[in-house]
Amino acid sequence: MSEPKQMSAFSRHDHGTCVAGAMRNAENVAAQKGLRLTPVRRRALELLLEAHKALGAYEVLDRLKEDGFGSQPPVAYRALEFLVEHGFAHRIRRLNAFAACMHPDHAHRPVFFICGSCSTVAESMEVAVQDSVSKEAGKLGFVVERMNLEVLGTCPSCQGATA
Amino acid sequence: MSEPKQMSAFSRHDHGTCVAGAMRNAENVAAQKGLRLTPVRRRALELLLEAHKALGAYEVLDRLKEDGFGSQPPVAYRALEFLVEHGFAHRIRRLNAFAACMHPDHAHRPVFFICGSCSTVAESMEVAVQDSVSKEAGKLGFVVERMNLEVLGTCPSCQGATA
DNA sequence: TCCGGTATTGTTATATTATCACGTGTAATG
DNA sequence: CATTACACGTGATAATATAACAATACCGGA
Repeated sequence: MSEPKQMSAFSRHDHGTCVAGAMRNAENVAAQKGLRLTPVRRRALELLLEAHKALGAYEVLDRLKEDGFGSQPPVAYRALEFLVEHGFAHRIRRLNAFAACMHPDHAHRPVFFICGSCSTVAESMEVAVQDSVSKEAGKLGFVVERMNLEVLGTCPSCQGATA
Repeated sequence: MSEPKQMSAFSRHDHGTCVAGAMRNAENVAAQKGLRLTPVRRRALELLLEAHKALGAYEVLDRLKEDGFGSQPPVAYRALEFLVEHGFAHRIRRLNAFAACMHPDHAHRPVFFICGSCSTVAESMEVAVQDSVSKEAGKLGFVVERMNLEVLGTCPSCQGATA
């Protein structure tokens, strides 16, 4: 029953504001980079932000379809790929799912805290793993391109619940 | 053209010995824990060790089939699930694949260095991420169960190659 | 503005990965 | 030996993802 200690997907917050802010942020970033945040892409990002958890490609597809976009898998996959490619979202491999990036304006190595109960994903930029990974990579003669850390466990809300 | 700096999947080594040793090791661990390393499971582990890279479930299945085991996906998935469950192998989410664990006798948080060219996977126990992750989890009120770090890049052999 | 190239979207079809459900056999208990 | 749990095999199907191609929308320069 302890309170979350810092702002995150796990803490209570004004979600409408959170979504709106993230969308504005994304618009700005896209404008700066000369990227086309088209209607499908925009809507896909909104869906991820509104859900505030990881969504499967087919969940996104269903909702896009409801909004009058194409109904075939590539529609969703392409939008999601674009978002991931440009840092607006992340792909959560363990869940075969996608989640909006909470910090699209910062370059970062994402670290995900994934709740096994409710699938909420919190993204952190704070974990300092890059240095130790790079050091180890050096020993192996390995050139690092990307890395991805997924932490599985239970979020504060689900710790109390019976589930 | 630099030489690998330490023993790993990326460095040249006597692979026959490496496989045999790992199998003996697995036998011992299984015996200690009272686990049944049945023929399918044993063979699946051998396949992973021999390949010395991550194999997809269907690759494993094909080879098991050649060896006279069942030919349907659950055969492979069950064997692989067993191996992962008990620490003889790891699942590499990014590749939708499985790789033998190089250190089944040590409890560890695996870190994988995945070559994007040749799919060879090196597993390291040396990277110290656990502390920083735990600290961050504490701030979020998140209870950690497992974690998994996958690093993408290029292995020493593939850095020289044209590919 | 008009043209030509490029990016984006939509669609059909298919590939790849993974699980469910159920029957049969087999091994370890007591 | 009976019982019980586990393991295995099979058929069917679910869930995830990509390939290939046509139609359209955007954007630059002539």
